[in-house]
Amino acid sequence: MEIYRDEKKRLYLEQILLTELFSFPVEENMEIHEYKRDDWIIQEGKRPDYLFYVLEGKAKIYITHQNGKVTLINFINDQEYIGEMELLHDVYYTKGIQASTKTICLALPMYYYRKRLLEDTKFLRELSKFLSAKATHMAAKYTQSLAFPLENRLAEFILQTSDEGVYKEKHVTVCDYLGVSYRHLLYVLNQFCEKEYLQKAGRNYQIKQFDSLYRLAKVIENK
Amino acid sequence: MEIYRDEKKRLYLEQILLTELFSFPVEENMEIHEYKRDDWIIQEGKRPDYLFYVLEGKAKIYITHQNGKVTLINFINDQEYIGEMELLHDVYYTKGIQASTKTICLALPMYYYRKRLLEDTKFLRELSKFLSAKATHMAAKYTQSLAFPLENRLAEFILQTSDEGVYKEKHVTVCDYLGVSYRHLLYVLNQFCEKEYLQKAGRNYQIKQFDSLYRLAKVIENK
DNA sequence: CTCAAAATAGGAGATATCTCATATTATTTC
DNA sequence: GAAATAATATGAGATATCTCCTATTTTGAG
Repeated sequence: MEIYRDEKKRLYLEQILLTELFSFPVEENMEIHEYKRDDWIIQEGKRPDYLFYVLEGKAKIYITHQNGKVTLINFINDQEYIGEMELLHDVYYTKGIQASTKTICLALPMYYYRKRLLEDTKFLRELSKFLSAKATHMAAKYTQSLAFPLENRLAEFILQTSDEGVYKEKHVTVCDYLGVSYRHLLYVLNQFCEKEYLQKAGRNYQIKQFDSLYRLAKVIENK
Repeated sequence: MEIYRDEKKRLYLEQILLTELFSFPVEENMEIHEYKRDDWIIQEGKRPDYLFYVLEGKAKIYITHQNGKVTLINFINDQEYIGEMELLHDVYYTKGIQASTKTICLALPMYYYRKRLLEDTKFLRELSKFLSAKATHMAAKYTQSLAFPLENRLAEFILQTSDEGVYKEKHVTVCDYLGVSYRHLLYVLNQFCEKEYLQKAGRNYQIKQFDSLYRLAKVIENK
């Protein structure tokens, strides 16, 4: 992890419209942190000292259960907050947050800014929107996981993450994200290949029948 | 559904500390709605005209999937909001909300109060806390449903909802809530009876081995 | 370059959960 | 209070998903 200082900080900050996020000046005690791929931004179970706002990059939220299973709860993208749960609640089980690409964040020390943040309308309004979207998204994932087998959820995931007709996610990550065993994921991917929805190309999968996948994915949406 | 008027409204309002919720006066255009058990407070797919705040009672959030499966996403209790998603987002798939007991709500017409609500620090701070708790709760339910079989989740549910050692929830509701089939719920309840964790008493179940259930429930918590 | 670790791959058998069908018993409604 | 509706109950067979095992290939660290 690197903290931007002096000139580097100043240069970077010039690109950011802080006034869109906060209605009070934050420059002074605010830091800019850069995390490398696979760095832990927050460790599971350890309260963070900062409220983060992701400027660039992508991260993953993980939780470890007592039976050893690990679930990738969700991805975090730019323009999202990290540590907001701890800002709002004194008691909270902190999830682990890991950078999945190079990730650059604003980092506001909580001890210093907490009070002012909780009185800042602009910040609170943005946070509310973010949190409501997060709650909605989790509710959707929850009900979908109960109502549909992997076949449908995987089809949707493939369409969402494929790039120019090629699906190339790591199986291990996908298992954690969709909450199924590695073995089962392979079964269903093989089914897709047998039905010629996909075709294996080395480690990757080429989408052959977009519409078949789309049909499977479509039934899980609520619109 | 009944709307409290005049004297009834005034009398009821006397008990409420509106200043804890909003920092601007809301009495004027605010209504008080009373819903009977099983009334729909919001119909699935139809945008509500009000932001509600539950004063008394309990309600259920439902979603219907395209394959016909219905999930009871969550319960709503007093001091919680209804319709806040629609307040914050112009595009949102509205879930159905049904009163499960007599439920009394503050009802603020959105068209009238929206703007002021979104500028009210006190309201936004409360809403943020509510939403963050909601997001956390949904995330927990999601990961638990992926990581543990019904046995564990049901044990927790029984302990949470039983009253003086007696479990008496409707099977149908529990199926929707825990996202399993009726048939499977009965299987697992029967297992609990065979292992003598529970004993059937008419329609209800008497808890016989609190500690066995507790052991099953405990492993799903993250603390 | 080499070795360890991570990722991919698939077999075999178990089990968690589902669907469908059918009865019986409460509860509600007119 | 009879008929319709909702809730409870259980069997039988299917399937979605898991665990455990083993082997090969790729990647990363030194």
